[in-house]
Amino acid sequence: MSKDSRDVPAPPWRKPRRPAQVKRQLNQELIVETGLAILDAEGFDALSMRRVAQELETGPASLYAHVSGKEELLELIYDRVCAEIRLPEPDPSRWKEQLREYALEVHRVFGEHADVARAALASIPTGEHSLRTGEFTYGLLIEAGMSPREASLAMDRLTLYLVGDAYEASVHWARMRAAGMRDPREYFEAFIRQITTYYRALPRERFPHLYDHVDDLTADGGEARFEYGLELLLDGIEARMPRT
Amino acid sequence: MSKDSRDVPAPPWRKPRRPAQVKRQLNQELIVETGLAILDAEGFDALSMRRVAQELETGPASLYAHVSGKEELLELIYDRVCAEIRLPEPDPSRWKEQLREYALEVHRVFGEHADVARAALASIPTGEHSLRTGEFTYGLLIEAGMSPREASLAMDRLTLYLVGDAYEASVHWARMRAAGMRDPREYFEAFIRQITTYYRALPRERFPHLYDHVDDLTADGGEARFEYGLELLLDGIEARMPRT
DNA sequence: ACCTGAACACCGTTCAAGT
DNA sequence: ACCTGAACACCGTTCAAGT
Repeated sequence: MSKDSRDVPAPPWRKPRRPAQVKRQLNQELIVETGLAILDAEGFDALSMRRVAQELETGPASLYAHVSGKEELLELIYDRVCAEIRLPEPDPSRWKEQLREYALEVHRVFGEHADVARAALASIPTGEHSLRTGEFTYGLLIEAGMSPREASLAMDRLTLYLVGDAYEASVHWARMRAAGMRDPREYFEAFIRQITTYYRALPRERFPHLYDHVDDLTADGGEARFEYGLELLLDGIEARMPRT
Repeated sequence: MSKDSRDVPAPPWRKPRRPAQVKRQLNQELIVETGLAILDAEGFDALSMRRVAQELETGPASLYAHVSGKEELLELIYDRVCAEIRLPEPDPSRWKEQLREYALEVHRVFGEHADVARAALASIPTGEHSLRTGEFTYGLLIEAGMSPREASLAMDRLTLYLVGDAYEASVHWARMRAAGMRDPREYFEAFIRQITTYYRALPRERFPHLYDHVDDLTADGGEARFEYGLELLLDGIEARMPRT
């Protein structure tokens, strides 16, 4: 056989190629990154093993050398997203502000990867980056004076809230996509119109409060709802924090 | 043709049959009931249009005369479960106790239909019975003195909490089923052992609090977690209730 | 060790055809 | 109006075979 073509320099007019590997070199990180890209661009329902394989120009069976199955892929994607969560230097004397900042930061990151919450609730995450966020919140609560036992409960409920809210938001994103819309404001307005029409058609004698206050029911959007619930939780935790 | 065999009485030794209808008469209620039965017995992942059709001894296409698709079926099943939620006569002077009772009642009903929360979060329920629960909580908050605008937020977050918690529980049920276990206690113990082993294997210098308090992290089960979060929310709402 | 094609046992939904 | 069989375009995972 003649020498490998990689040994001769490419002529300068030839378009640069990726390193000459006929078959794509797969690895776990590449698979996770591809999965996340599909999740972000087309949503949870579009993410399938076959779709990931297609994107990597291979068959679905090839993925199973690097990932045990779809469930593990979802966990890995979730953890990959958790890596984007920025954490401040813990300062227990400011635990409440820091917990609020943390929650808003998680909210922001989950907002940029709308459907990742569905991956989170579909499994029980134990990856390195989600542990990092756990250590942060748990340490903050304990150093602020809460007992480890109670801090476990508080952390657990706060996490559930963050994921649950993000999940709900992702359902709306999916519906928007399904309706062929692109602008969230447009979708949101259409949604409010629908709800309003529906509630106004209700028998007033059976649902007086809902009927009378449709406008209040739809007045606040996702952001305000998120922040209201967050403050409910933070206040509740504060009331339970020793010697504040 | 001879007279239909239904006109001659069956001999007493023949096993009784269902009324002789060669083809099953389908209707929406029957489909919903069948779907719920599958959901309860085998979980969310087992619930498919084809499976429901099979149970009713027909083809999947037959369902589409009574139900627009899987999404509507899930909504109908969710609403059917909401019908089981018992509501007390509203007494705004006892709003906090009644809201707590309500939350525990929802928790109980969702516990009996473990996977229904997944049907709820997968759509936006607007059925008659879920409206009934909405009217109850909303009316209670308003009559207790909260502004309609803020009551909307409080109701929304409480509902999210109830559904989110139930969803999380259903993930554990699914994992238990997948592991071939039947006894929740057995599963719970195995799960705790797993978590404990995993956390103990962590580098202590990076995750000191998680490492040191594994036992506290796993000390409380689903019920205690649910109630702790519920009290956090109720206390937060109470703090915002005018002239308590 | 890693990758592959083919196969298995499933999905939700549509549609033309029947009654 | 309701029901049906067949088809379409998908799933996740396994397995024997290749390199």
